[in-house]
Amino acid sequence: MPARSDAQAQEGKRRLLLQAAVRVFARKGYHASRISDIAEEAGVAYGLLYHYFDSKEEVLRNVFRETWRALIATIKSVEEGDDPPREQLRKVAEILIRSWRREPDLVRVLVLEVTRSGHLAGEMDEIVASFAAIQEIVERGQADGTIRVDIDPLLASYVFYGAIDELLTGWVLGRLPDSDDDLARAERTVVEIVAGGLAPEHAGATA
Amino acid sequence: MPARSDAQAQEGKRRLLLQAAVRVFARKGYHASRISDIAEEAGVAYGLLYHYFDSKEEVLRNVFRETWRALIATIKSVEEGDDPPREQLRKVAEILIRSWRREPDLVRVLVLEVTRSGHLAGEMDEIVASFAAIQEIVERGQADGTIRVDIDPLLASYVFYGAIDELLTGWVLGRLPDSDDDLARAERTVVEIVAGGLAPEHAGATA
Amino acid sequence: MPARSDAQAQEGKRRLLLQAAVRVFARKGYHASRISDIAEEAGVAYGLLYHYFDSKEEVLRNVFRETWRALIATIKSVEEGDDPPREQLRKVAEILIRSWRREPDLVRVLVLEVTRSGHLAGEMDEIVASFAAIQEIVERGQADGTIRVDIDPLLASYVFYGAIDELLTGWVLGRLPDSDDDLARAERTVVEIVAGGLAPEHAGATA
Amino acid sequence: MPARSDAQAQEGKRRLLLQAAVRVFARKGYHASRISDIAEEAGVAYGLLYHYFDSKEEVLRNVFRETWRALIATIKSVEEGDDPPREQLRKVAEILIRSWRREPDLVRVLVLEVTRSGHLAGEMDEIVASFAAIQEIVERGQADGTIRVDIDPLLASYVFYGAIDELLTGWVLGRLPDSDDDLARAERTVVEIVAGGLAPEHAGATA
DNA sequence: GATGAATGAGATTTCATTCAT
DNA sequence: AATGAATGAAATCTCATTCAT
Repeated sequence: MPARSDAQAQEGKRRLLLQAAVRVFARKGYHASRISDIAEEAGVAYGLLYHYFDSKEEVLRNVFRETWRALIATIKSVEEGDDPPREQLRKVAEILIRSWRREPDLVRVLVLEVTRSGHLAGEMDEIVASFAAIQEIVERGQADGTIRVDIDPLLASYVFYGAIDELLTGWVLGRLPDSDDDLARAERTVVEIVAGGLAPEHAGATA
Repeated sequence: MPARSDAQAQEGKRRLLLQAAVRVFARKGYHASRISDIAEEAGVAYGLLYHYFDSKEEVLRNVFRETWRALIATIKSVEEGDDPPREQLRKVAEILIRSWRREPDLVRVLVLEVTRSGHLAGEMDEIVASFAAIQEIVERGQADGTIRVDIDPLLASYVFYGAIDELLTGWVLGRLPDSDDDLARAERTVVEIVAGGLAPEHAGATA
Repeated sequence: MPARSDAQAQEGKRRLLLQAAVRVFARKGYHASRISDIAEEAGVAYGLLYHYFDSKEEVLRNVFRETWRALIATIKSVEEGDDPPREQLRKVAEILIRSWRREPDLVRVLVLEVTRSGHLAGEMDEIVASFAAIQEIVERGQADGTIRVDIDPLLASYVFYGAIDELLTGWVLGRLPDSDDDLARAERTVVEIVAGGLAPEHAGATA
Repeated sequence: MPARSDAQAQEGKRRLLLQAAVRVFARKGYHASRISDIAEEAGVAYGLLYHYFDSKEEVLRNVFRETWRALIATIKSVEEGDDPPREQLRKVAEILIRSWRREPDLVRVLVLEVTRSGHLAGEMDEIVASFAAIQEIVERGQADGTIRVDIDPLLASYVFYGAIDELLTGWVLGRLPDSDDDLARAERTVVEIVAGGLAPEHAGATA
């Protein structure tokens, strides 16, 4: 009876439940998901869920916290790297889009239930932070002359993030094809369009 | 007592309920809204709702049908007009953004409950149609040389619509300032970026 | 379809539920009683209970309010009458003891669930009021010389009420015989003892 | 590690749990108290409780048995002593009222959860026995002429015990002041009234 | 002895929907 | 058309109890 396995098994159950919750939320949506669905998916009695989480909402909150934060951290590290802004934007797009490939259920939940819905009102800060990173990339680009200065960086971050979010939603809802090629092309496209539109040579209209 | 007024009164109650539903859905979300909330908001007994609609979902469906379609029609008419593609995109952005100004509750419901959630799965066609209009604008631009041809028009429509959708969500959730100026600037920004990025002169890096 | 019967039928259902609740609480105790037991006893669906009461506790609260208050009012009217104190005490004992004969279930609930338990913490005032009436009878007796003045009227009211309450409990729990004769004898006994002990002629030992 | 200390430690845990249970039951009432509350109060894991007791009810039963019996024994010894009846009643009142001073939590549980509620239906005999002792004091008084013979001794015991019980309840529920003086006065009062009312000189009314 | 993860019966409560009036 | 009493499926959550370690 190795001590390590005990702690691990315990933590394992928590993880197990969280992962089961992601799958169930992805499949049926948060509201339509019952606690018993999650427990059944995890193969445990539903009472156990209440050992680890206080409520259904707490489950969603934990899914969000323990995954979104990792995502934000990754994006943040890109923003703090030395790449030129356009390459940074590309990497951010890559991270978000690849996360769909790796963990489609998770992305589905994050996109449909957390980011957009009001279910996790208190968690807004975290979400805002992800825009902030993009915003800073834009600001840096404006500082070094690679991004036109007549664009509000905050709005630019919304445009960029919204474009990717819509693509994710398209895949999530099965409206867009999602082969590896499709993902790669989408990544290129969104960067081409947004980074292109942000490029300075090209101060089309007003401000 | 003219017969017309009867029919009108009848239709009036229906409208009344639909408008009340929009306000309630906007305030609490579709799932958290109770039939009785809607009836109370409309000032009628809740049983009456079942004279006009078969179910709660049917209420949402009707909200969607009777508003979204009008929006799609407007967008469609832009697409069928003679403006150059960039101007068409601007008009589409203007329509969507101004709709938020005019009927924020309605937009909130459409954005948060209909477009993103699976509540109205059957209505997908309508939603897809709104992308189709943008897609066709892009295709026409590619045909007449004002839009670069190395971009998939479908993906482009997602990028454009997603950008606007994200802005709408920002306003809906109170994350973005929404004065008239803010809206105007946002409209310009999204068009600048997306239309700019779609312009052919700067076929950036990849392909 | 007489309008009166409508309102009556409605109010009737409320009463029906309240009476059913009294029977069920009396039979199984408040905690062990399920909402469905009450509904079943009343012959209605349990959901209906929630049309009339917000919660199980609210049912108990209403049972209490609508019956205890009547009791207090009766006691109060005795206290405000012209009888000499001893006769007033006898009448109070009579009222409380006869209520057991008339509505044993109700008394059981009031004695076991409301008066002693903390279930209806907020309703304490009402209970205190019933002591106040007895206390005032004692004070009046002290003023007119029929009750010894070296007794704290508040404590006296506890002794008197406690004696009766214990008898009620004895009947409620089936520990005491409760024929008409038993009740009459108990009434005489409690008045003899307490009123006797309160009489001035025999200022026993202490002070 | 002496064997004795082991057994003692074991017994100590049992006591610890019982005492914790008394505090918790007193604070929240039997029904609202959770096994985990008791364990937490005792500072042990809740599973341990099941080493010592078969169930939650068994805990209450043991609290009752191991304390109430001591109380009864004390009362019984008073009854078997040589004091005159009135002094015996005084001593009984003293024992019961002082127990409140010494162990208010315990008295609260005994008064509210055991004596009145049906939780420990099987333990009724014990409770009845406590009345029996008082009853016998009264009967002895009737035999030696110090207590009037037209009073049913059983009913008299209810009156006496009920008076004290009500006072205890008053203190338990915080409705009565409970300084040392208050307790002493209450003790005198209940004895004055009941013993006074039981005294023979004074064959007030009927029979 | 001690722990606390795991179980699941069971209770309350909500609310969409039906339907008699 | 209009009302709201009545229904009951369904969902969340609690917590006593078991049991492997």
